[in-house]
Amino acid sequence: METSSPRYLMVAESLRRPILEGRLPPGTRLPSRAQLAVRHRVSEQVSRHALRLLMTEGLVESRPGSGYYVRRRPMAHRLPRTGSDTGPMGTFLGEHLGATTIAAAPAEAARLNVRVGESLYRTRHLARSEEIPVMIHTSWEPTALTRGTNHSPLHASTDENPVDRLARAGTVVDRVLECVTVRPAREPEAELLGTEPGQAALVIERTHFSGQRPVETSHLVAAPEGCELVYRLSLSPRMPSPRPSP
Amino acid sequence: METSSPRYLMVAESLRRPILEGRLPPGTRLPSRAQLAVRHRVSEQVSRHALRLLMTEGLVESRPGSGYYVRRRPMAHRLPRTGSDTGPMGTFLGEHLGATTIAAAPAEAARLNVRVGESLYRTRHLARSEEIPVMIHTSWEPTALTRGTNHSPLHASTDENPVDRLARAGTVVDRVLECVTVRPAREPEAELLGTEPGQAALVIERTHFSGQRPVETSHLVAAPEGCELVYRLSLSPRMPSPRPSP
DNA sequence: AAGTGGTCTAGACCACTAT
DNA sequence: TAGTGGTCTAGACCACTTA
Repeated sequence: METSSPRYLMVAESLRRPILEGRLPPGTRLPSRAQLAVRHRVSEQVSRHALRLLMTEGLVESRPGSGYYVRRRPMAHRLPRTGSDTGPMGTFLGEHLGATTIAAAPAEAARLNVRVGESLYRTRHLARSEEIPVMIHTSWEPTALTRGTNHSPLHASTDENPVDRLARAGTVVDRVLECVTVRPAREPEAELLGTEPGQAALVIERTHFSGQRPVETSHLVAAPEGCELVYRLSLSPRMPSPRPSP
Repeated sequence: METSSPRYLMVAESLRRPILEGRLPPGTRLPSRAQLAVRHRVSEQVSRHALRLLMTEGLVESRPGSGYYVRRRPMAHRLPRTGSDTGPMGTFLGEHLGATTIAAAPAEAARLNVRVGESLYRTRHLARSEEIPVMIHTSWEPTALTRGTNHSPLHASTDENPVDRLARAGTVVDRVLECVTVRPAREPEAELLGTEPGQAALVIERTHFSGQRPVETSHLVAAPEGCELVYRLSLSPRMPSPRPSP
């Protein structure tokens, strides 16, 4: 006897495996509900249940009146995140959404290690890739760093790399901390990104450091589908426990 | 007349709003399938459909034999990802789910730059943090690297850091590439992570390189709720365009 | 023992697509 | 016109929790 797993799961698995292994390439039309029911000797509700599951898994899409199809993956927008290339908007056309000075809220104050209420520059960008909005960038930076110079975020002509801009202002950024999480998109974000509120969004909380001192912190909210963060990490050469390699 | 939206969506909305607005706090028991059916004058299948939808949205969980409940949000687990600390299971207790040799599927073959069908070791782990499963780790590695030695994944006593193990086998890993994306969880994963299929999952595709040559590639699927990837990046000191800093 | 969720069957009507 | 997916009804059995 086999372990008796629910039949709709077995039907789903019979399609999931070939899809994941590429034997059913994107765009392929799947057997209809009725055909699946006959093949697997189950009721049509069961085959329907299986296909519905595959839809929630993002593997299958339905075209009413036509059939079920293997889903085509939306083009991935690659966001390179490397030690030597921190600018998140590297390859994107940034659209300025405004820059102002505000008082530090508790969350940002904690990340920047300043008092709540301290004066900050807040800058907003919307990054597009091929016209499609892919990321909202909100940046906070103490005004103290660049006030009086012409290197403040208010003066930055375009969305210049903050590392370069701060370097010109005399602050050397040498470390970056990025915290990646997922949470449902909220209303202003969902609107800008063209998704529905409640859909998952990739959130990066990034902080630039100069030595031990945080000098800039950002919120990067990315539409998850077809967004990919690419981290290139170099391993500091080190000694593994015993027997070093030849 | 209202726009006639499907009844199961109306039933779902009648529960979703109070949940999101906090009027039905986490842990609250919801009306049973039968009760919902009577209240909304629909069949039990419709109320079931509505509850199932709320489960895929992560708002509701079921306890068979007991009822449907408003879901409690789990605690956050931090996954440090640093150049000098690549082991994803660093702080976790890994649970071995098995290791075998398989033929390379197209996806893995491309990442490892080997022919489709090439012999690979596939290793699976389930990482837990405080008993709670937080990450599924599937690793592929050409058998050619360690075959005949006692450094193959099959011999690795515990979930040892692959960098260290490969170093013992004579392969120096010096670069890591991590691609972070979000996609709906699929069935075997959702079961292991204790979430619902369709719930967003954080996916890291990690590849270890020895020089230009990929030597190991992994799928890291993390439950997004309360999972946080922390990347610490060092910036290679470099010259910004004009005027170097003092 | 009663209630509950998980699964399953055997039908049905509608709007849509393909031909 | 036939086939398809989306929705819906009215039943049913099982394993489990709750009381």
